Amino acid sequence: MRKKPIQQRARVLVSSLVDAAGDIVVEDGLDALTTVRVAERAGVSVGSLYQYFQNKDELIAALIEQVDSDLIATVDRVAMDALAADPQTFARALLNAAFDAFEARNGLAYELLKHWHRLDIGRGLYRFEQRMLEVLRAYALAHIRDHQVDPSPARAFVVINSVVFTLLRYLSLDAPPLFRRDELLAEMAAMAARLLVAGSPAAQGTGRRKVPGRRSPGR
Amino acid sequence: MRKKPIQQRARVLVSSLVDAAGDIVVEDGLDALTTVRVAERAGVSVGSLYQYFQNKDELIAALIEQVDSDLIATVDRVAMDALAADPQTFARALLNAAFDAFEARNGLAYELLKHWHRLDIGRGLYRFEQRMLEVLRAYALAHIRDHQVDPSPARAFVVINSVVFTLLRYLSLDAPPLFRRDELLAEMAAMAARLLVAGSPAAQGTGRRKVPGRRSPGR
Amino acid sequence: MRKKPIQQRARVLVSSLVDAAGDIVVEDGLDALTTVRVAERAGVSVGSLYQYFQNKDELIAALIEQVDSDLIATVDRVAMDALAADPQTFARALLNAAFDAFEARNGLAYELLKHWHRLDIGRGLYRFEQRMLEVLRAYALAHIRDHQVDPSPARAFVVINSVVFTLLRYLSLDAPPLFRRDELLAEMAAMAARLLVAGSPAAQGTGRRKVPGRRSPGR
Amino acid sequence: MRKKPIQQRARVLVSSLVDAAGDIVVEDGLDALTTVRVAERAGVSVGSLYQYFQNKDELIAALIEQVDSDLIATVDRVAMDALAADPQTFARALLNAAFDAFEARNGLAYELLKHWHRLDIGRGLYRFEQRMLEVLRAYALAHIRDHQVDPSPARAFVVINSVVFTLLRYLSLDAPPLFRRDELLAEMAAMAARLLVAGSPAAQGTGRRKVPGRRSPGR
DNA sequence: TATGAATGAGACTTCATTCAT
DNA sequence: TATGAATGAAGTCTCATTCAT
Repeated sequence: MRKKPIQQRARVLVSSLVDAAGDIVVEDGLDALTTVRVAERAGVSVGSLYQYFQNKDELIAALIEQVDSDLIATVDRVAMDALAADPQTFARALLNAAFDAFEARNGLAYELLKHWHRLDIGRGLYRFEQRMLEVLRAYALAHIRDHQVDPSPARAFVVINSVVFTLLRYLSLDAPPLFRRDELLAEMAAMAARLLVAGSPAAQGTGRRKVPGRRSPGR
Repeated sequence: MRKKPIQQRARVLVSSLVDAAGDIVVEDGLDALTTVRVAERAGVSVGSLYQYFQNKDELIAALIEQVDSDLIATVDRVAMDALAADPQTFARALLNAAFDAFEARNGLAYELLKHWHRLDIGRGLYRFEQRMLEVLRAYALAHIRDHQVDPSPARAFVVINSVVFTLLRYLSLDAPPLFRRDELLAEMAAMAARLLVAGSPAAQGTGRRKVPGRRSPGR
Repeated sequence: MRKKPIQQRARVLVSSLVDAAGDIVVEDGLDALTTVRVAERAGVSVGSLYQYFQNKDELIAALIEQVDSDLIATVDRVAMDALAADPQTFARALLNAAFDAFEARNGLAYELLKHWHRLDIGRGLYRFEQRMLEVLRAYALAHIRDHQVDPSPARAFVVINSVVFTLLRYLSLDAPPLFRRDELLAEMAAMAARLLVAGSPAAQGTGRRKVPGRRSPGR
Repeated sequence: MRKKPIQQRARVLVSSLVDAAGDIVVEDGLDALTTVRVAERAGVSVGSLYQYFQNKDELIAALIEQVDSDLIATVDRVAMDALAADPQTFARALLNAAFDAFEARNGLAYELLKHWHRLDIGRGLYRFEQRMLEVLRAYALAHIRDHQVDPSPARAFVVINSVVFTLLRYLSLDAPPLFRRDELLAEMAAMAARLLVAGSPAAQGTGRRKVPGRRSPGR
């Protein structure tokens, strides 16, 4: 950032620019986000935009940051409340919250997350992932006696990304799918809960390997 | 007598255009794909490109189609081989194949799949998903006695998207993560296998495990 | 023309190319006339088109020539029949014929005439005008005793262009005008007849110049 | 205090763009009008052109509008002055003015009017025609006692289009015709005056003149 | 002769960014 | 500091014409 917006007015300005950007993204998608349009909507000139953001990417980064913080805050709040619950309930609560958060502000988070592969957005997603990881760790810590909860990095990665992207993909569906949102959430909660509870992949599985399949060389 | 070689030539040209497009996508990403550049790389003029593709989107569609077919073919082949294996093994085989397929041709499929939300690419992804669904169904059918394998639409959706996008996300990581590819695959295979085997989320979940969890009435 | 189409086949080819061009003009307008499309429609290759026409303009010229000939033939025929009639009737007959001719072949002549300002089309129009002039002369000659018919070049120019373009403009109207085709023709016939019959502009006029207007310095 | 000069500047720029467009049209015709060329000639970049005009058509529309207004203003002024004159004089004055207006600015109006069939230009022509109609009506109203002046829609249509297009056609002539501009104007004025004065075509025509014409029952 | 794939200049339009005021 | 007009590179697509086969 070119300069820290110390002054009140500057902060207000930055905020309204980011808000304007969010509105535009929600209305017409990220591709419709032009600097001039953002400035216009925020009621300032493009020049002013560049006073506070080095370039367009930085503006987007700020928007991501905002959305990300909302997401994280939501997750934090819900996780805190559900920390004592059993894994299934916990997962369910988190999922519900995530779903709602993605749809909040007319789907702003959703619209942005679709573009996670753009570098600056990716970083935002990364922060969210990290937070989720911490939350899972916290849950594990709280339940260390009840279950052998121990989300390995790999497992956490799987759970988090599976959930996030499946949600994303669900929201992107044009035609309504053959199942309700409830069902989807239930499935995902079950999946998440199982992963949280189960031991390492080697030790578990389905237990029944009657079918003599080619062993994949994996660990 | 004359048509043959002409069609032959056309096919070669179309092919080299699509290949050129693929190369560019791999090298500099989908955004760097310009019609002129594709033509140049294919060693022809833009005009020729438009002789075979109505517009840029159609070219991309052709590329998607190609990649998609490869993906599907790979999955088909592997699934056929592993159909008799137990769920865990089956999942593992499929995942390995998918992973490899995503990384094939320098990550072309990966680079394209990142843009799944663009309409034309989305359709490609959709075809792949449908195929995966069929494969899962086929597996279920083959194992109907061994397990209560019955992937509901919701569950299939979850499994497939979880796997695909988690893989995608993994491939997008800048810094190497704290786990190895093997671990990731193992986790995902475990997840997939469990989902294939388990009953409906309501009937199963944490309940089957005799771990005395504190039942909180949920949030 | 590159070479005189002496051979039968060549003549047929040229003809079908010109016909194809006409069809396209009628269907989608002169702007949609591309050489490739003409060749395709005529069932030959572009190369062949260029065997018989040096360039696109020459093809258009040939089309104009064809249409022009039709126009002239029609006018000739009708004029011959009406040569003995009184001016009003004569004019009426000619006008009706012209109107029909413009609309013939789905308005091909109309569509082309709209573009009279393009050099090669202009020339076509010129030929038609010349012919009309001859027809008027012939009429004058046949009626030299009855009326002081003497279409001066200027007058002929006025009559012919007035009629042609007014017809053209009428055909181009989107919304139906406030009058019927009949009325229009009647007005035009009256106008034409009067011009044919009247003396020189100086000698006639309305005869009543009670209003002391500023005299324009004209003539 | 700041808006004024800015708007001023904008107006100047818009004006120079339109002027540049006019110059180009006059020099090389409407087909040579490219956005880049207009911008260059106006001494700005293409981007600036698009700051003031949504697209090329809008620029052309502005040009038409300008030319059209000039045309209308000229006609208005002249008509006002000649309103009291007899029809012949009135027509003559109007025609002279129209002729001059078409030739003004190196024939800009002429060059544009040639393309009347293009939608956006057609609208311009329509406005001019409407104005001419109003002028004729006004003349009729002022002379209602002297003559049975009453231009029916059909007749007005004929007069106006005859005059406009004949003028246009005259201006398009490559080779000098066999008559002088004066003669042409005289003929047209006579024609126009007669149409304004005469009764309905049925009631008049050749019948009023005592020339013993052979009455043929028409074709 | 006939074919038709290939050419490539050139048209329109967009938008992140700058800089004189 | 704020303004917003100006920039201009770059992207997509068209089509008359050529020329190797």
